[in-house]
Amino acid sequence: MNHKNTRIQDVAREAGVSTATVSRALSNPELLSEATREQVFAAIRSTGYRVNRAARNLRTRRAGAVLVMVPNLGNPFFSQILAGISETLGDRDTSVLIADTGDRATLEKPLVDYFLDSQIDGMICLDGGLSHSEIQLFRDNGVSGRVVFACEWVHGLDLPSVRSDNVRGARLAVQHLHDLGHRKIAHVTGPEDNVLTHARRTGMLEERARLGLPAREEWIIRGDFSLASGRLAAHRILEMTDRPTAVFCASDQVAFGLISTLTANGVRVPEDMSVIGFDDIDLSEFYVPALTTVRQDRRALGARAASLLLNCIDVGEEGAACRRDPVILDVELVIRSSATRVSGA
Amino acid sequence: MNHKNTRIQDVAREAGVSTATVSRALSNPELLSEATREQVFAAIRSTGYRVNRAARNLRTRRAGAVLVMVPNLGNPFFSQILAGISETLGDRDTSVLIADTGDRATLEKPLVDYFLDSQIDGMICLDGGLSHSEIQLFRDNGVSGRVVFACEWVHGLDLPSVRSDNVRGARLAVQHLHDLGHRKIAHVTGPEDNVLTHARRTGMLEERARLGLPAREEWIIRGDFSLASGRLAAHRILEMTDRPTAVFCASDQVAFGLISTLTANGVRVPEDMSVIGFDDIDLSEFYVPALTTVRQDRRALGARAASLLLNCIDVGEEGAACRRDPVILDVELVIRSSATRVSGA
DNA sequence: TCTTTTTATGTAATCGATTACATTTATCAT
DNA sequence: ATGATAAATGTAATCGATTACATAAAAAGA
Repeated sequence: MNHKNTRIQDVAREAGVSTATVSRALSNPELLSEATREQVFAAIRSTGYRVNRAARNLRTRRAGAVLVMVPNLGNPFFSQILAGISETLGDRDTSVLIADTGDRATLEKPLVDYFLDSQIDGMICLDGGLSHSEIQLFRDNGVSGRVVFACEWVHGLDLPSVRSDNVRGARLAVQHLHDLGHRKIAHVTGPEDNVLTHARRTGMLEERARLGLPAREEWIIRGDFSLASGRLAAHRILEMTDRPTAVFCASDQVAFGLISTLTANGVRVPEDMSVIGFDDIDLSEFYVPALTTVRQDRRALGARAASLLLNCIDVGEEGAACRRDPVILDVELVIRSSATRVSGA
Repeated sequence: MNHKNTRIQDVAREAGVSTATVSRALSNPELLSEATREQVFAAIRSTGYRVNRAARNLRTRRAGAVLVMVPNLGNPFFSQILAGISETLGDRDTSVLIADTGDRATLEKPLVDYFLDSQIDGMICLDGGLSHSEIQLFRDNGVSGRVVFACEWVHGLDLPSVRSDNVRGARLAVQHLHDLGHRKIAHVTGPEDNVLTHARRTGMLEERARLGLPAREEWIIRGDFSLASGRLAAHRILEMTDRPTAVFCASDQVAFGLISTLTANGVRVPEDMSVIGFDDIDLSEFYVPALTTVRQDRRALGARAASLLLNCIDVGEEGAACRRDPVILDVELVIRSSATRVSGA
């Protein structure tokens, strides 16, 4: 039995109704009488009919897919977010395309082309680093009403977004270090143009100020969320004459890079230096030492973003109805072993 | 300028040719005379025309997408493979759908439905754990000619695949440990029904035998590639009366779980116990200690799988032309710090 | 009983590109 | 010059589902 070529026509004939009726049975079953509805479903079953997506999409002017822009698929941070997204979108049988923005090879053509090529109905962007010209392109082509941001966002851009409470996360981290007796606290930031960098640094600086802790210019070390930047930060710290006793890192990956390099250079974590990360990726629990970090509810982040997007798509071009104020999810400090009571104090 | 509704008709009118000619300019430019071709392209540019994917797909009976089945997106091991895949498929403008097979929520409906719903042209499966009934479904529906496996494969299943030389990888690991003076070598396997588990264990056992090393039943510890199974393995080892001096793990994640737990229990790596992983994910270089491991060329793995699949799709249902013997890529031992010369020997 | 309204179903145009086949034009051998 | 062949382009059917509009049947109202 190969049902490859059953069309809606065949079902209609089998059920003794018109194609319109079959179509309605699928999309608006409540319009049909009990009897015909049953007949149609029986015919669908007996013929093994499946709707042809391309035909439906052509007629309805939908793509049945959304694109998710991920800054770096290799960062396990994103997987759970994607899971949340697929779960929500799967219910509405919309498929999920994934593009890695870090991987320039896959990103030759402007993003807006995906829309123009009617390949996608909308986009979830996990990358706040879109260029201004890119955003202007969205505007010009009237597709900005079908874009939502998750995790990251673009400063000053009035589009729907879902994010964690990054400022509070940073405050929790600093507070915790303070509670452990640390006074000289450093921070490894994300890349300078990133909104998360800004939020986390702000939270860190504010809390440090609030607690009346000392501030040194060199204790704020520029990074970029990567393992490698953690390593660089470690070298910077090793060279300092007035070393901090604790470091709050803008991501878990940075923390790993940092700890790994500190350890290799004889600075033990947490005995000689406490470290806190941000994200709580799966591995953090299994690092040596287990990483104290700020947890984001990644699955929820993805799910919310997806339903927000579906909303925007449904309300259509008008878009005004689409909520624009950011949804902010709470974070949680997960205490493990990489930060401990300050030694020799 | 909103080009939303330019159809091929509009271009044709603008260029003073028929729609057929425009279509040919896109798909078979060499059929047209230099002059008309230029005219058409000019018209395309001036109207901002973009082909409507749904219409093309409907007519050509293609989906323009392939599905990649990933056992666990959270495992950073897969990201580079995906990069390789997208790069290759992007050139043929085919989009990439990703399904996480570990995430049952997204996988309610049988895989074969993706084909039957004409949502995909083919599938790259990174998960060798497909059920027999699933595979039979592929057969029954004539879609098995458009499935290729990468990394993993299904034992006894005659479908194209790309994989690393797992047996050799395991041998290299054991050899290296032997070279470092280790004699009592343990192995943490993957899940029992997995083909990689089998290949790596086989390589390990064969090499251990070849080198005339002692074998104890309990030194082969069952795992499942996960961080958690590494932790379990560590507990098993800690309880042993006759402890191995080195452990070869079936994945880097297992190695991390193992090292983390050993360390937490006072067994230092590599001083008291050497550990080798498999995969060489990004993090391995930054673990503490930096992980000695077997590297797979993940990007190449993905790229080869993708081009193999395109091949299968192009030759069509006949499929016989499609190469069925596995492509096997070489692996490489990356020596870092987690395995060292045996102590007290 | 005869309108009027409601509910259920059918008819046929439509979405936009591709391509088999037909036709025209150019090239070439004789 | 002429018929044969090749190259370039056009005509129109087609892919398969959706839906505006039309119609028929049933229910409600007078």
